[in-house]
Amino acid sequence: MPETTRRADRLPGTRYGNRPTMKDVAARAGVGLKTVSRVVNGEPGVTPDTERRVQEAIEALGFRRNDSARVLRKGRTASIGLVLEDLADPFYGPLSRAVEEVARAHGALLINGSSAEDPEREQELALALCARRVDGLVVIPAGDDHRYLEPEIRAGVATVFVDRPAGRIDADVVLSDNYGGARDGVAHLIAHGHRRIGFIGDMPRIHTAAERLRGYRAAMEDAGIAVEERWMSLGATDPERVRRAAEEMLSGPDPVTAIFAGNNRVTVTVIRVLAEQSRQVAFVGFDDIELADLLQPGVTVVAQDAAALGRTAAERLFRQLDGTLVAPERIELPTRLITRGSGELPPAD
Amino acid sequence: MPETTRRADRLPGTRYGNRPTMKDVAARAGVGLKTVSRVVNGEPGVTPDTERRVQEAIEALGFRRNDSARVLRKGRTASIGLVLEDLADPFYGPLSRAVEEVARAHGALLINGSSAEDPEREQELALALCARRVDGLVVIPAGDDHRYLEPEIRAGVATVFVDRPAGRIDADVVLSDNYGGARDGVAHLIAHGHRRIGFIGDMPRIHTAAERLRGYRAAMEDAGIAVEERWMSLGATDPERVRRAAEEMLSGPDPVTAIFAGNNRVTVTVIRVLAEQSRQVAFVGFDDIELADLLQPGVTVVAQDAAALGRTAAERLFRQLDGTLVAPERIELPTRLITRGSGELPPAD
DNA sequence: TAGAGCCTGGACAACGTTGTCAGATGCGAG
DNA sequence: CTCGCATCTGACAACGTTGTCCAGGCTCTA
Repeated sequence: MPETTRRADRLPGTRYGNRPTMKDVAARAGVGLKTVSRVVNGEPGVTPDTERRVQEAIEALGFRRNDSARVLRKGRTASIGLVLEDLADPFYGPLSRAVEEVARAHGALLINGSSAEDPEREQELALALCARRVDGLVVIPAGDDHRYLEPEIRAGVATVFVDRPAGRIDADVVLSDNYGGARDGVAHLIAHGHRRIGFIGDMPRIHTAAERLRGYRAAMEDAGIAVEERWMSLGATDPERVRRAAEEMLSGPDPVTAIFAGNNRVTVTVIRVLAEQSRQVAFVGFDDIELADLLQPGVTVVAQDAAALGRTAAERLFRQLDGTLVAPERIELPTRLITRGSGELPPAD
Repeated sequence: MPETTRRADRLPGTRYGNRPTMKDVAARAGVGLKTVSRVVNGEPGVTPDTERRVQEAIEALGFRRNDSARVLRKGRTASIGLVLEDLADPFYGPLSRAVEEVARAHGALLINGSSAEDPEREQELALALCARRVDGLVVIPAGDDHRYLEPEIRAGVATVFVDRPAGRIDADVVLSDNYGGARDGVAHLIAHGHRRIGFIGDMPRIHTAAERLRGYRAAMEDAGIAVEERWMSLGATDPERVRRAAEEMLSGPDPVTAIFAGNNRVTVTVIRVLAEQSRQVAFVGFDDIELADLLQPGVTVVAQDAAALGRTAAERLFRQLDGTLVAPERIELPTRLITRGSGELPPAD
């Protein structure tokens, strides 16, 4: 029986069961501790015969190296943390996956958690990851003050913010061109003759939402259109409120003839509302959505490349770790207007 | 300057930068090491004055506890691993999120990775997670032999398989009723008058795919319909092959009048193909997809509850850890047929 | 055949934390 | 004034691994 068996008696809370350690393997193989370490890590300087004996002992005992101890000794964990808003959001799936692939290419594991758009939870998560001594952190900010990460960054935790900028801290940031994308999308509607255009977006305290709103305003201003309050709805992404907002701007005298949606969640609800309308209303949404091409009419969108965001951020993170990188930078990825029909409808008034 | 500063010189590979340790905090606060530990962990028996001094030192140095060391000492990592097939697949997003929420409720972090449907990669990932000493493992199997996990399970790693059963090993499994769901879906088409019904699914070595195929065959047999080879396509989920398969069964003499799709990815491609057809073809798909209700016609699906799968699995995992659970069990969650139009079209021949 | 040098193996300390235990301090009671 | 007790504090070992360093045995050459 492995020597560590006794531990279970002393620490009932332990959960390793009775894991054999290198010491146990060494004892069984009749070699020294360090020799086992060498075999496990494929280090040179072990005769084939010794190696075989060690391997047999490993098999027999079902030994697996304890990486916690290894990490403690080596200082690197070969893992990176990802704090995002909601794993279940289809926008973040490809982003996570891209981060994961880059991590994998660098031999690192990915630990991730959702902030649920709660700044406190974001902080809690990020710091928990730091306590685990992740080598780096990719953060999709929920809050707008990230000074709490300063000691961590100083201590060597590579950090990259994605999708939204860091607050009150100088750090690498990878963003989509939210302002430009929204402006282009709205300008597209204007180019098709619309003047009363509604905007439904998220809370302006969210950077992406604010930027897209700014793009909307800019496009309107460029066209010399004075925006009316009732054309804008900010802060609602839950279906009920979006629905109410859309229905309001579509009713009354001088209803909007087109709507611009600030993100994918707003888009799906607005499309539902529009499908119920008797007259046709033009539509452009920020973020692409699946099957957008199959709807009648096809949904015109301003698409951002979520995977590219994740990939770029993760690559930058590993370059920070390599020491290749010096000063923090702000990288902006372009968006792409995909016309499919809904954005090309003429005003129906 | 913290005493550990020297480390950087000795181990250039280290990545902690120069993290202060409890020892450094203790030195600065003029107290003992253990007292710092007590303060950090909120243990009783520290005078307010001492606590304040320690807190100040912690602030000043930017100290954060090293959980790697803590884990080594305590035996529990308060983290669980999730091995899934593809984080970017919209089906797995809600599942991951549900697992994460349960983990969070138990104070655990989630480490996850994608197997990309590669059994070797699944094993590599699962074992890497075990080496990190995760307390438990939720696995969506890619392979069909999980004996490699036996030593881990014996060593106390709580393990639950989701979406697909474990292979050659006795373990907890949480599944959807793939057989029943597919049978119901196909029976629904038969009830609407169809007899020549196509089936497009994934490789039968994937359990869910095999079960759904079995459900298809059962429904056909129940109706006394002899299935023809050319009505079935197995092993293709990439758009090109699905497209070819669908077009083939829709051409020639006696084409199918309805198609049953084995999963969400097949569904989106088949819907595209059907949209191009001149005549109407009935359709039912396994897995719900976003906006399915807005297409013309609405897409009838057999929906499974991905979040419930994840939640159930994770809860079971933590009950294993509590010791509440004894024998492995196989839990099957029901599916739900959602009629939206496409599955109720009559045969067009 | 002796000496130099190489190859293999092992003893030991250290990584940063927590559990154990014993020492120090202060207070009240006899 | 002293003893006992409770409260607070700190020294020390241990968790399982890896880096350092040295010992012993071997081979090869002079």
